[in-house]
Amino acid sequence: MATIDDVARAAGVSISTVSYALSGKRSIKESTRNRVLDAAAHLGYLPNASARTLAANRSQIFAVTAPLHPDTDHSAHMVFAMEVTKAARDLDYDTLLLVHNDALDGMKRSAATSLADGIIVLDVDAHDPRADLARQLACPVVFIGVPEDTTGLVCVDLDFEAAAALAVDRLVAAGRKRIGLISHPEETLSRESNFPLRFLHGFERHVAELGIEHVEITPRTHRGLEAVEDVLDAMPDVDGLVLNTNVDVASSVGAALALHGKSVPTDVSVIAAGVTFSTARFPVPFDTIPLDAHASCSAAVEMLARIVETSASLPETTLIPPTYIDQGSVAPAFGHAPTPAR
Amino acid sequence: MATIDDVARAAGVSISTVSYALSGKRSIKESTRNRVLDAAAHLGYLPNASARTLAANRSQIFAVTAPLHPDTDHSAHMVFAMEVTKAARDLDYDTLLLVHNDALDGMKRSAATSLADGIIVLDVDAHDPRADLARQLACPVVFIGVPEDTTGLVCVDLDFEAAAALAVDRLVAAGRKRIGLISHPEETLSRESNFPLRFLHGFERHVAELGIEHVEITPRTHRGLEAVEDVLDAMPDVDGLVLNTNVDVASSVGAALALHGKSVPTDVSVIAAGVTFSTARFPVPFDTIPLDAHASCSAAVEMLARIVETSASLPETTLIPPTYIDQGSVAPAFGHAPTPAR
DNA sequence: GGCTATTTTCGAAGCGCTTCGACGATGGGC
DNA sequence: GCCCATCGTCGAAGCGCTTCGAAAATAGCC
Repeated sequence: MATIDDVARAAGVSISTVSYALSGKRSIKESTRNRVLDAAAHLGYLPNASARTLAANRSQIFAVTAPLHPDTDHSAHMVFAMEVTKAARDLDYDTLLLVHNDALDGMKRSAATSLADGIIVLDVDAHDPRADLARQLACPVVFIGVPEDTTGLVCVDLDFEAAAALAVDRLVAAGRKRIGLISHPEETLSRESNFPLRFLHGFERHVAELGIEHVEITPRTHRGLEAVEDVLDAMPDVDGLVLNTNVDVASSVGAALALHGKSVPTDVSVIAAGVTFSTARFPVPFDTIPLDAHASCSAAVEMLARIVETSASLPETTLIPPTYIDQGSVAPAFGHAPTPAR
Repeated sequence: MATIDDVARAAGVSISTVSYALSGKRSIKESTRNRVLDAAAHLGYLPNASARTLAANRSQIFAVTAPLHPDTDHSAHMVFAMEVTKAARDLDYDTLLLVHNDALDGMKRSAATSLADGIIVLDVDAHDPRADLARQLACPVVFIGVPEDTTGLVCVDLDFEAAAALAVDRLVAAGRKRIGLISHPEETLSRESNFPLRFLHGFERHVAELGIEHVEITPRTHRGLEAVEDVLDAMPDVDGLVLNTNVDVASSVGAALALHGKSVPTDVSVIAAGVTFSTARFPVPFDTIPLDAHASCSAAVEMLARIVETSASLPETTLIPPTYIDQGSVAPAFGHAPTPAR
């Protein structure tokens, strides 16, 4: 591999001139800079990563910890890892993958050896041990997800409470008056994943504010059928349904409703909210308020880069406002003149 | 962070002694080595990654290129990426994620900058551009998957031909005489993913050798229903079915057979072969000859480490022998005394 | 033309580690 | 008691880059 010496020799300048010409950190006369650039291009020169890192004390690498729980949706995980990687590349960082059984060790190691300039934490639990570790580490850390105690942390996530409120608003705007919420199965909640609770709170608060009749159920199985039946048992004339649940449950809700003689969107209008998957290929696609991996990941990566590069101190929690994707699963209730949605 | 100097001072030795005590590359008197180890432990010393890399000319990092095609199974991908990462950690390597739109550039960059010691290539097409690139790169590359031209490459994969033969053997051993194969949808084949073809060849060769009546179909949709109907159209009295297809098709094959009055395993015995997904949670679980991510990834990573560390030159292609997982979807045909399976 | 202000380039230190050659100390053989 | 081999340790070079301070070159001004 060509080194900076080769380039310097080829361009007839000193190595510091090459370095400055390439980094732009000091002004170099146009003509010499061009000579340097040409020489570098000719030789296919790329600076040695470790030498650069050692000298500049910056590796241009972010580590990503992506734990795999038994109930983890691998597919969603991959999407997040990929989005982080893409966003990082856009800012000239590479991405190191840290696996679960190694998550804490990996974080310590990549910080202590200066392997990574910063760490992105995925799939955050309410009482995530990585939160405590992050507080001790000298290395900047950004969480995609929000643990219970955010003191001293930097977190990015969808505003789940606002997403829940938006879902309710949309249904109410369509004249829906009896709204069911299908939440995540017990096993996800019990792992103390945080966002289902935040969604639930947002939902409860908002239906209370609006005085809307409602019911919340936690699926006993990974199928939509039982979940829908639980909703119908509790509220036979339900006319609006919010799904903040996993793909297995959500994908079979449409069929379950049909089985009970409820048509979507006429009898029951449905919105999937705070979910990572697309419902576009479901038998019945639903309006969706997505947990947008791209939005969360690029925001998180940009914040991390800012912290690394400017030593900025950022607000503890950044909530990304929800967006709405219309797929035709919400329609005005019979005899209802639609009011403008917020 | 503590440096090697700090450790040397604390232990009252020179830094070279520290280095040798920690690496074991030269013998150091037991007592001094212990002093060094204690000092290092006390200070929480871990060698700076870039300094070590620069001096030793080895980064202890493998890059992984994981392209995402439209028809990519994200979930399978994540599993492979994770398995590579785990296997790499076991050999003291970290894993860098290279995303698709950056795959070739990323490979060049990580090689040219000495960012990575080696590269693992996932999801290989028959005419994968990364194959040509790998031949030019000075950096060792191992493919998980087999392109058409393997000249000068190192590839690891399931032995798909043997997997197909094994599936046929098992069905034949159960007395099945009319065997259908449901392959991958056209869009996967047309991307020139290689393994469906290798599986197909293995299947064709083996049924020909055994003189077994057979039919092969390519699903027109991503549902099992049409695929099963195509099989039944071509071979109404099919009694054995091999699935080398995607999870969407495979998961609905059980229901499709039931719909046509065929019971599994009695009327039709079914084997899923060369697939990454588990059929355990299908409505009807199938016997499986898995494309075992763990086996492929650890083999590939071990080979890559061997090449990096010993400059060994390895055989072009290593095929992993298929294994069989019994889930009860194969049973002796009516009136057939089972013969021992191979 | 001579002086200072500015631009442009260079030299060298140093980032933290590995590794080679060599030196001092110890021990065995005569 | 002396020489040589062996063991244990050290010093220093060097990996390829960034960056600071300063020197050299140029420009601007009276």
